Amino acid sequence: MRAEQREATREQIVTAALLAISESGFNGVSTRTIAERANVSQGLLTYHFKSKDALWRAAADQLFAIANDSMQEVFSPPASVEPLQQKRNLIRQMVYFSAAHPEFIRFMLEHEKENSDRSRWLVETHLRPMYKKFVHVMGDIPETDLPHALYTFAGASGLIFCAPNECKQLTGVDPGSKAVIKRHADYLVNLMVPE
Amino acid sequence: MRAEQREATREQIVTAALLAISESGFNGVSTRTIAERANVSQGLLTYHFKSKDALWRAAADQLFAIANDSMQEVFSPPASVEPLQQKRNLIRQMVYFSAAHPEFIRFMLEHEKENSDRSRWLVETHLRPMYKKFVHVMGDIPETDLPHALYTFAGASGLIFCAPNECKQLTGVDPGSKAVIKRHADYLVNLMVPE
DNA sequence: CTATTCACTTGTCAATCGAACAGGCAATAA
DNA sequence: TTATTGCCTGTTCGATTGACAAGTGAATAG
Repeated sequence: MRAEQREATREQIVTAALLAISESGFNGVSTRTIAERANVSQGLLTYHFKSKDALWRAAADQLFAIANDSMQEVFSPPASVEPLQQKRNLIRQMVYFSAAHPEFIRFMLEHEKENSDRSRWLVETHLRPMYKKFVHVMGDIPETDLPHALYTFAGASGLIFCAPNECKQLTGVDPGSKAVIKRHADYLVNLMVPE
Repeated sequence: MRAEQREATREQIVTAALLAISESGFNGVSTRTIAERANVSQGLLTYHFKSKDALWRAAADQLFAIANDSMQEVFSPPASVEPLQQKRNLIRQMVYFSAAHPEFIRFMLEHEKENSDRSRWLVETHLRPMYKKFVHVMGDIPETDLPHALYTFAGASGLIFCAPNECKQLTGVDPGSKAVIKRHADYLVNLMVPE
C-alpha cells in the first residue's frame, strides 16, 4: 500500500511535469507550478526526484514509454500486412498519436536549444531506437530522403495539434475534434503514401 | 545621430529578444539574458520598452516584417506565372525561409499555451493577413483541406530546421547545409504539388 | 558658450526561483 | 502494543526574476 501510493504519486508528478514543460519549456515552468498541477507540495518534487533536471529525465522516460506503446503495432507490423499498407498505417497512427499527445513534438522541440547534455541523452536513449523502427518500416525509400521524410512526416503530422487554439481562431477548424483528426490523417496518408 | 543610434539599439534589443524567446520561450528567458545578448544593460530594456510583454510584441512585429518581406514575391506572384508553378514556388520559398529563420515556427509554437492575450493579438494582427495570402495562392484546393494543407505545409517545411542539432546527431544530415536545404525543398515541393 | 535634453548605466526593490531541512503522521515491522 | 520506517508538508535559504529610480555624460538647442 505504501509502494503503490508512492508510484501513483510519482506518476502524478511526472505527468504534470511533462505537460507543463511541454507547454512552457524547462526554464519556463517552476517546480511550484508543477507541484500545484500535481496537487502536491513543492518539497515533494525534491524528495522523489533529486533535482528539476532529474524530473525532466523522468518526464522524458514517461513520454517515450507512452509513444512506444502507442506506436508499437505500426512499428512492428505482422508480415501479412503489405509494405505499402504498413507505411499508410504508420502515418495514420502517428497522426492519431500526435493528436492525443501533442506534448510529444513540443517536448522534442524544447530540448533542442536549451541544454546540450539533456539533448544528447534524449537522442541516444530514446529517439534513436524509435528512428530505427521508423526506418525499418519506411526503409525502402531512398536513404538520402529518409531524414527529410522523417521530419516532413513528424512536422506534418503534429504541428496542427500543437497549436489548436491558433488553428481554431485562424481557420475555424478545431484540431481537437475527432472528425478533424480523421481528416488530417486521411489527408496526410494520401499525400505521403498514395495507394 | 541621436535618433539613428536609438533605432539601432532598439533593433539590436528586439533581435536578441526574438531569438532568445524563440529558443527558450517567454518565461524561459530573462530580460538580463536578452540584454547580455544585445550587449546592453538590463535597465535599458525597461527604458525602451516599458515591459517584457511589450518587448515580446515588438519582437513579433519584427518577426512578421521579416517573414512578409521574405515571402512577398511568392505571396503576390505576377499573373504570368502559372497557378501550379505559383504553388511550387510558395512551398520552395517557405522551406528556404524556414531554414533561414527557424525562429518563426518556434515563436509561433511558443505563444500558443502561454498567454491567451498575446496569442489572440498575434493571430489577428499578423497571422491572419498572412493566412489570407496563403489561401489566395493555394485557394483552388478544397476549402475543407485548406487548414490541413496549411499546417501540413508549415510543419513539413520547418520542423527539420527547428531541431538541427537533433537531426544531425540522429541522422547525420546537417539541416544547416545548403545542399540539405535544397534537398528538403525539392522533396517537399514534389510531394505536395507534383508537376 | 551655456543650458537642456535624453540615451544609457548602476543600484535597489519585492517577488519568485530551485533546493535543503526539520518535523509530523500514517503504514509497517517487531 | 511499541518501535521504526518513509511519504509528505511547511519553512527557510541564497540566487535570480521584472521593474523602477537615481545618476552620468555626450549630443543637441538657444
